Amino acid sequence: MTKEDVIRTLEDIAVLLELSGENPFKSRAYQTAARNLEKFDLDFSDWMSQGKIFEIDGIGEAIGKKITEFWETGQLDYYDKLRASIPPGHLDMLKIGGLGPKKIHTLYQELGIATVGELEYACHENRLAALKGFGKKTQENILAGIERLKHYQARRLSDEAADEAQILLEILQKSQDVTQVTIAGSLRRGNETVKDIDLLASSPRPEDLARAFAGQDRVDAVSALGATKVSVVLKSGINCDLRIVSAAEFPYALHHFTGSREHNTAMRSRAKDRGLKMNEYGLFKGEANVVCRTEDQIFAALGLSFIPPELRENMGEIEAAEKGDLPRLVEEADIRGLFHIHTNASDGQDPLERLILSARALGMQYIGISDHSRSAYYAGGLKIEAIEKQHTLVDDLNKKHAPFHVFKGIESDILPDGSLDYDEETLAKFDFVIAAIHSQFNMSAEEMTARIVKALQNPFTTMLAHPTGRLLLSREPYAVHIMDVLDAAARFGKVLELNANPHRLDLDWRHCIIAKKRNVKIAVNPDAHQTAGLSHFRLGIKIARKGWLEKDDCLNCLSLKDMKAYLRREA
DNA sequence: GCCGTTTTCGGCCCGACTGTTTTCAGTCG
Repeated sequence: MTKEDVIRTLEDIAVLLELSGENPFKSRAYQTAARNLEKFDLDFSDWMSQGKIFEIDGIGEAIGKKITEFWETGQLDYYDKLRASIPPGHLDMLKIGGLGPKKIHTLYQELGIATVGELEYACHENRLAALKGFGKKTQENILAGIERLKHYQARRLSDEAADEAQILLEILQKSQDVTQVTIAGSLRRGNETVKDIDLLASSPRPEDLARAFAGQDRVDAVSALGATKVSVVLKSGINCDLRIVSAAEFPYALHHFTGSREHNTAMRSRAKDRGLKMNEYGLFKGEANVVCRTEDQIFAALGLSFIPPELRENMGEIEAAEKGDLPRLVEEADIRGLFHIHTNASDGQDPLERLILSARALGMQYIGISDHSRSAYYAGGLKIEAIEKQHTLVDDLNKKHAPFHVFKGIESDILPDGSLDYDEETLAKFDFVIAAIHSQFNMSAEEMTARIVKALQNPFTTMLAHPTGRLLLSREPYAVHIMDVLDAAARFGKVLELNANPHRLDLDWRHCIIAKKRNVKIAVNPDAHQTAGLSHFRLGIKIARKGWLEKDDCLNCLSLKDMKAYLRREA
């Protein structure tokens, strides 16, 4: 039982409550409790054993008791009964656009519909059109929604959506009807995956712009078309919203449509506390608008310093902005070198020298190469002779390309027993060692945690690769007590990787926040397998910023001179 | 279901769009 198990259960309950037709604020209370637990970074089991669960914000008597029962017995009667009372298919039905808890409830009451399949059948039988509050159009939309669900169920990786968003942005920038346009929403906040693309434009002719946007080539279907909002499905399958406001409204709308919803809710509460009302069109004192020309001025009007978009998740950024305690977030330009790079000696595509030239072109002072270790047969892991050969090559190229420097490293498998993949004599030849889990994912959380902690304790380990092993949208993280891993990294002075591959983005930014509080250094690593992969570090920087990291928190912001000293200290 | 020096009850963020309605409920972000 971990804190994450509790959070998941609370979130489940919140969704089930929505479906059950309960008071919506009850559902929100569970969501709030889950969110506050997410933010909670002290030893959770400690607090549970001391009965201090009720001291956490948003957790009152009812939820506190439920958490205690769940924690102590691994079961929660209320949850089980609630789950049993809701057809499991209703959870899937919630994913159909235009269908929410109320309509699902009605469909169940009136037609006994419990699954998406039954719903689809009922639509074809024309049975929805006759229901009160429904109609022919609703039925058609639900059918279309089911089709979309089948085709485009998955969220998108942010880099994929970002490419598409950039194209749309450039198209809009050329339009005569556009004065200002920008990317908003979760893309602007730098989230790891996104549900849709949010664009915001100001225009003197909103109707013309809306129609033109809905009619362009890249659009597959239009799901809403008004004077301030156009929703479309792009041919790439990504949903996209364009919001259109006046030039004066633009800063307020930019803040509003950047979100997150949780951040906005907290901001509006704050405005309300100060006798103001906040929406996408302005900040109002009574009828009068408090004029703001930039987002900066909106924050200032609420007594806050500017909050970078990446931090807007209601994870403490508003409190920090009030006290002037916001971090100075790391920037791309702060990065001096890149670790975790594969060459063609194992499963990379490019020879070392080409990687050196590319890294130099990116403005780097050094790279750290790390091919796979010998146990990774599938990836051409290096035998001991291959390591010697590679080190000779590195020495030669370091002379040729000085002062640019290549550090000799290895991505060593962490074997099931927690040991590294070579003997000490071999490990001692590297400047750094990245320890990584690549096998035996199915251990219990306790075993996996012990395995990783042992690897971190190893004096030859410099950093831990992709700490949870997740693949976004396709593979769940392996079971591991991440807090214990963070504690071990802190205790042994080891670095955690923020793997910047768009499919990984692991360490998760939520855990970066906690790592920072533990003084654990993070390496933003591209995990590049070809020269093009080097630039993935930029995506990693967005996630690092989302995780509140500053220049000093990121290992690879060290200059070459400092990095040499750091790695000598390690050895 | 949570919360509180305005409150222990009555709030809980706010507005656009759609489709169903003759003034509004549901959904979404």
